[in-house]
Amino acid sequence: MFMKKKLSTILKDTLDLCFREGYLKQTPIPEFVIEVPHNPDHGHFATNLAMTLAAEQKNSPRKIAEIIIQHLMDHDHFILKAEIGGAGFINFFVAREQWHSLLTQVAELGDDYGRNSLGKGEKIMVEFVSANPTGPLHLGHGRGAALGDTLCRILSFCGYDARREFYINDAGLQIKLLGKSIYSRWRQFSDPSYPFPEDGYRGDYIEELALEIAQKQDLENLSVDEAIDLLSELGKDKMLKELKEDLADFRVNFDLWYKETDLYSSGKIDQTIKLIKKRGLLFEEGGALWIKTTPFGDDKDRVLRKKDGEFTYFASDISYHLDKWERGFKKVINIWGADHHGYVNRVQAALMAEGIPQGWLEVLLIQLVKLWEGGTEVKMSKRSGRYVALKELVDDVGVDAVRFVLLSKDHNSPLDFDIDLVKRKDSENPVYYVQYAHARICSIFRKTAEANMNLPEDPGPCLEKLVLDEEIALIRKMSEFPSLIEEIASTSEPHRLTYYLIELAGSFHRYYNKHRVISNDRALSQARLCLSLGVKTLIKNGLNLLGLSAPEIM
RNA sequence: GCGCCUGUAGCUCAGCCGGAUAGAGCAGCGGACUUCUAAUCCGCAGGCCGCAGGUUCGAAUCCUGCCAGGCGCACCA
Repeated sequence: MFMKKKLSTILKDTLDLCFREGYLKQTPIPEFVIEVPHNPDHGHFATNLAMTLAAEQKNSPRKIAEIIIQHLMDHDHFILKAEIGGAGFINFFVAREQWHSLLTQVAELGDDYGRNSLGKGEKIMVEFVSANPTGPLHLGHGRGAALGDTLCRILSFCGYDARREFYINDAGLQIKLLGKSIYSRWRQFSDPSYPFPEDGYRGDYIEELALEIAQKQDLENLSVDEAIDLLSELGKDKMLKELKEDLADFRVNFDLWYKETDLYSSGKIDQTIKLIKKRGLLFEEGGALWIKTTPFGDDKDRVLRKKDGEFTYFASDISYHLDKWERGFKKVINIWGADHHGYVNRVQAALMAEGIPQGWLEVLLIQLVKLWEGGTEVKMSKRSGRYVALKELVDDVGVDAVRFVLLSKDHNSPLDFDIDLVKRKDSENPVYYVQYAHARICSIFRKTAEANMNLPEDPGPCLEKLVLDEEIALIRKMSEFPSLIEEIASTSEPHRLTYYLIELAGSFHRYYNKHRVISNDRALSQARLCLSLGVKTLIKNGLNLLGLSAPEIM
């Protein structure tokens, strides 16, 4: 299935033979790569094997390459031609029939092409977004949502039992602040001079919440404290409901919404403290309770319970992660904003203190999204109420466009999101370029009926009509998909899939403009239909993994 | 001061576990619709890969130092 793997096997067999027969000195086999050359003259695949052998062999790379080529162990006639290039690259041209049979595989596997069992059914959790239920989601959350969701889609495709989880910080002071903010707005309806909390949430949604809740609740007869408590609770519930809806509209559905308050009510926090104590890592100082994390790579010890008796977020976070561990996840990925990076080390240190292996928790930090509108930067801040809500943007330009832009950059890179560009000039968004290729192919298939044409029952025989370089190049591109998916799953870099799809779509668009799929030559038409179907399958698979639609008409 | 991330075309970004001539989109200029969808295609132009050293057959990629930008270094959330 993997062309590169096949080639790699041939090369290893060849080296074994050369060592055995004495064509080459018996030396360790170095790490070598098989790559797809940019230049078509350099074949379908190229390897630096001879160059990496040169030092040990004490021979020139080109000479070694020549020996390898002379003794290639290629019983299946996989390789049509092998040449020496540059400083000692070996360039391989794969026999045409091999490409044809790969295309047959794509047709047979369909939506399952590229699926693998890398994960062996292991439970893996991705925790992401986890925004406080005190305000609407903004674009930064959207970036995390798109990344986490796509990662889960890809992990599932790779045989993992991947779960999406949202951790709700519903226990702390910020919920209280939400209640206070709503309360002030409510009071301000009748008394505009009523003071607003200094750090309160200032967005318009607070007034809406106040209005909405006041209609159903009799706030007048409650004390201030009672009213604030009630508003905290109801405000939180409404915000949470909104978060769920907005995320569902963004095609992100969580398997579990985990409440921080549950950690308290179930006694998990107390258990965690006891556990830390049992390990001798608990100590008291200045009236506060501390955990000793410095032996595990943290740069200072941390407070678990403040001297005012309240637990810190750190305490509940440790407890939460221990719970993840107890639930049997083999690996956990957290997606956090880059502004939390100082937190990574201490959580990992705390987990190591509990004997959880290093690397079990992987934290992906997403760099901030900078928003541009009208040529100037829009500063986002929930507290000040100045932000552009994810929902607003999705309603304007659609899920596909927003997700694609957010997914097309490495999460380590800051992202500039130009609203004008994505809003007004739809067609400039590369997502349409990819989707258009899909729609175009669908259009071709709609035409087959009136041309009295159909896909062959057995594509085998007609495929030999596929002889053009562009056709082979398209199939080669398809052959890269399975290994790309594996790499994305192990590196958590889904942005590479967006680039792959742009390239694949581009190759097809160019081919389409140059050659006709449906022609008078029936066998040729059928062969090209098979090719088109393969491209369509891959684009659809790829878009699906990114959580994007694959429209049949555009 | 310490730590993490980033620096590649006018702009936004790929490429970064070392490989052959550094790519794409947008913006600019010039072309292609009587033929399967022009949301497409073709061509032109555009580059001290932040700077300086080092490692080696070979560096945008690895190492060190510097410069610039972002973000962190709480008994805040």
